[in-house]
Amino acid sequence: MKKPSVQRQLEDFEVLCREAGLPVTVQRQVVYEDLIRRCDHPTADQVFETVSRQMPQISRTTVYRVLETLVELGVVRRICHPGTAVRFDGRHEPHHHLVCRECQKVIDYERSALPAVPLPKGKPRGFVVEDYSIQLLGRCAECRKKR
Amino acid sequence: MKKPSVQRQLEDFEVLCREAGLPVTVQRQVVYEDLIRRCDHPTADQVFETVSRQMPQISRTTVYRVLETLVELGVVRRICHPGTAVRFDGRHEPHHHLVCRECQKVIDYERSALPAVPLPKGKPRGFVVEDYSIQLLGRCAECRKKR
DNA sequence: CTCCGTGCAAAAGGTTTGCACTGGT
DNA sequence: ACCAGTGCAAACCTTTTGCACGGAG
Repeated sequence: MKKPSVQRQLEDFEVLCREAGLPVTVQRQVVYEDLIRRCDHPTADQVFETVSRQMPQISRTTVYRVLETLVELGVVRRICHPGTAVRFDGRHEPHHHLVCRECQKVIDYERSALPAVPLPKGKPRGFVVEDYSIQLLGRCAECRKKR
Repeated sequence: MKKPSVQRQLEDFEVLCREAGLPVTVQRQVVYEDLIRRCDHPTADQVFETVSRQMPQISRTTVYRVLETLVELGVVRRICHPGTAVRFDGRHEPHHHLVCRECQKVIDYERSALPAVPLPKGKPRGFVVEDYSIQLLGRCAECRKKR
């Protein structure tokens, strides 16, 4: 359950890129590092904002493209969020999400805190199911206070 | 488990609106009916497209606004979808989703097909959890054929 | 009769694309 | 040296907003 160090993750990432035949660019490293360091679920624009502090010449377009690459590599998840902008999650090990119905906030929830769900065996509707993630819908402390 | 008829759902909807003090407009009825009739998970624009066939003068803006109202009323769900546009689901009873990792298609999956997950008792991270929904991640038949 | 909902047009927000240049291998 | 990745600007798609009009209660 212990989290690999950022250093370690960056090294693994480099290896992964090489295996996939992808050039290891500074931009990819910087975006990936930002994403694994933060524990919120940022939009591409939020990543751009923090990353461009370290690297002012990076373009928004590149951040979008790098995020897409990271998702394809499987080191980052595109997460489902009720809001209008797509969000990304630097944790690639599966985990669940607490979603507030009012403010739409999303917080990670340890997978180990819920019993495992057995994956469907056959191919329901032609789908081969490989993994799952639970959304727990409710209300967060702040929103409950407001009423 | 049997599904109420469209007629019945429309009547219930009318009652619900009146109880909530909301005028029952043709637009609201038409959008709602479209959503409960279709079994995909359309974007606002897709709803607009079909609805504007029956009602050519309806505006895209109205469709967006009506969908929002329906979500607030609780008769429609805003669903989480990895794509860029928000999607809506005319089924309000909880159910799970099969999500294709490649084409991002979303298909309903009966809740009864998986064992129930016990909701967390306390208030994890301040959240009061009221419900849950499982995303089953995998690959659909078409995408598997392609490789 | 009074408002709230609607339609239109325009703005805002988020994402993608075309093209020339730069940097990793 | 080659080619994929990057930066920029513009296009594009989705959603929101301001305002005047019209229909439901």
